[in-house]
Amino acid sequence: MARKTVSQSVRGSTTGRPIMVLLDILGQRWTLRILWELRDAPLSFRALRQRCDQVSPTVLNDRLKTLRELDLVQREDGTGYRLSQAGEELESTLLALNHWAEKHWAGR
Amino acid sequence: MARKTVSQSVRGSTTGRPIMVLLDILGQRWTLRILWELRDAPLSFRALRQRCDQVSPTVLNDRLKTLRELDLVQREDGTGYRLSQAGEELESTLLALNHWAEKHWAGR
DNA sequence: GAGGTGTGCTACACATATTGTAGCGACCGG
DNA sequence: CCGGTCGCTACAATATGTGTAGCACACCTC
Repeated sequence: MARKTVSQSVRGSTTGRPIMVLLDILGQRWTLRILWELRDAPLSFRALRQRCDQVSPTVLNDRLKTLRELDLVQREDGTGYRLSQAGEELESTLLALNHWAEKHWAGR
Repeated sequence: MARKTVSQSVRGSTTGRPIMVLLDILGQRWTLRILWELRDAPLSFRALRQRCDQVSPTVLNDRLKTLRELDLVQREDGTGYRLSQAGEELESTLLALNHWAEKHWAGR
């Protein structure tokens, strides 16, 4: 398996530039969506799955594994998965994305 | 083909919420990267391809088609592909993403 | 007007990633 | 011990992406 720490290769992009790694990870299906769904409350594996159009558990687990390795998401016994501190910072840019989408695609 | 206007289905997510469509589009491989590479200058098809680790022209063309349909990217004869006004607004959130990545993953 | 260069883009066989369903083992309450 | 939940794995089917070759067009220069 690839995709562990930032300095390692992720799907082939080995430039070492953090942004490249990030773009590569976020460019995997469901990754952005997962972060989005965790935006305001921790969710259990199954709840998270439900919110993400019943994404297959295979992929969900894979993504969560990656996100945990990158320290964006944590698992707490009892509550389930939640954003880490770093994850919450990233989240704010997703909120900006949402803002943009709502504004720009209001009519369509 | 799916993936045309915001109100239409994109890879199955038919909630109609703009953010969902956006997350789904950006969650396709290379889409984010393409936007990123266009950040400060227009690029020709081939130049863009070169910057994106020689992504296959099939995919590049597909992404550009989508991005043009969504009015994020435009093609100008002579200069090549460039961000639209809307694209540039979106870009600013990518810059924030970059900032976050540099800050958070400085050491790794 | 033949050859060279550049462009955007398509075709297609091959590889990888994702999906959908089934189900396991661990836990908990009754 | 039974019926519910939980996180998660296995695996075959399908969708998506890759890599190479090459086409049609335009603009040069000779």
